[in-house]
Amino acid sequence: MKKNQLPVKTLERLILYKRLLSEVQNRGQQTVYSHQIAQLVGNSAVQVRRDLMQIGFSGSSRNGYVIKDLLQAIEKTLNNAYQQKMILLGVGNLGKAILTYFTCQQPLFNLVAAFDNDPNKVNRVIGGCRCFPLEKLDELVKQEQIKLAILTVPAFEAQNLANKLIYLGIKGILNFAPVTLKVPDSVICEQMDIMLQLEKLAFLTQQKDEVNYAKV
Amino acid sequence: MKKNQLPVKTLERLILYKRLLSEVQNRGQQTVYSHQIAQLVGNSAVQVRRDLMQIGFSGSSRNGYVIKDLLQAIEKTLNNAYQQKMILLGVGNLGKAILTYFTCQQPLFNLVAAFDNDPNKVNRVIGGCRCFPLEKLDELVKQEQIKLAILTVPAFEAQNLANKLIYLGIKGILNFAPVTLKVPDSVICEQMDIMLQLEKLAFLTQQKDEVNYAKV
DNA sequence: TTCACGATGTGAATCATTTCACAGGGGCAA
DNA sequence: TTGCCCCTGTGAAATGATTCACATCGTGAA
Repeated sequence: MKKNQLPVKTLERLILYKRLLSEVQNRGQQTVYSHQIAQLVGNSAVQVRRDLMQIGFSGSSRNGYVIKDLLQAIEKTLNNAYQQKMILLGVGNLGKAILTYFTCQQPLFNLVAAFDNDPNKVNRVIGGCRCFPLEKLDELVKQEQIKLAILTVPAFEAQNLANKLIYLGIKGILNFAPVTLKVPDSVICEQMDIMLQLEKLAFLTQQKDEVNYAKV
Repeated sequence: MKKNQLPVKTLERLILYKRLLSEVQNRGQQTVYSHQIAQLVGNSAVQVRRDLMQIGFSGSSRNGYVIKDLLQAIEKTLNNAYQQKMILLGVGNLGKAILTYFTCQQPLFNLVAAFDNDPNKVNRVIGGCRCFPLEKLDELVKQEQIKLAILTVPAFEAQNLANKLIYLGIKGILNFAPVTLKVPDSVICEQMDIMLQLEKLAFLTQQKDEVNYAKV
């Protein structure tokens, strides 16, 4: 059993570095120092270096890192995972937002189909993506060997639909419904919980304010 | 200086517990065991007990926790932070999705205004929330003493707008744009990075698949 | 050529979070 | 009333993540 699993925190940061390095590269810069990356991404230079250590990438002590090579190294590590096909379920406002975001601004990902059971949406192209009725789900998932799904359905439908997806062989779910989905160990479910984040933020700012009062 | 800061991880889970306990309560249940909460939220019973320990809540050894009291305790800790007024900037698809989500399904939060500079949106009510032109931002933030903002604008506008918000006294930002915002220490910025989460998910499922192959 | 500076790379320490392991307690059955 | 069982609460260990501190290296200036 290999032990070289990438820590999730590092993974997240690598994705950020990648995004950011592309931008910096587009601005014509060739090399970059760890402290520059750190500054742009809001962490420490040591942490950047440690992350790059994780993926076995080395810079030169005088010039820092060659952006082109570094980008390649990160991409190799991430293994172009984002190119996997994915589907979206639930073409409400949020679903639509993600669809248009995908196809208009970020043509990186490979979003192959959307599903909904609203007859007004079915068989139309929304945000550049064809919307199918839910009955087509089985067929399409199997035919296209889909492994990833984005769930933007109402909370009360989420678990049922997730079960169905898992049964059809989906291995990863990005869930926007504010419920904790029960999934087997073989499936990964990431939670995008807007309300939770908002409540957290509200608490943290309030708390910080109190601390500031206390200091006075 | 008090040291009883709630760990962020615990905070997140408390919010989940709260949500979940409300549901359970609505189903008529009166008491609950730590392992039941754990099962519903997908963590361990010890962790649940430790979290409740953090907020100084005690159950009884035979009957577990009284849901009503526990909910009250959590709410007291969270201090009804979610009732703070907030605004939303950028009434695109995503902004609209959040607006409707708020006002239709989750009337908990206090979203007082939306802003956009698109003349088609300005001065209309969208998702139950009045949409103002950006010129009104100053006035409204000051007048209503807004401390929280949701940023659903395009990436290239995000930092500029954030700067403006901070200048106007905003203390917490929930940012959906895929950029790392630079904010001073006095401001908290939470990142909701859909593309990042998706890429992470894609990587993790792929990796897990490889591990499974390796096992065979 | 030599020196000093400003990078990187990394062992070790620190800090944070989770899990283990078990003491303690209360109620139900006998 | 006694004993057992299943719960809670928590010190201590284990694990995970970040930061410190410093060895090392390569380049440019003198």
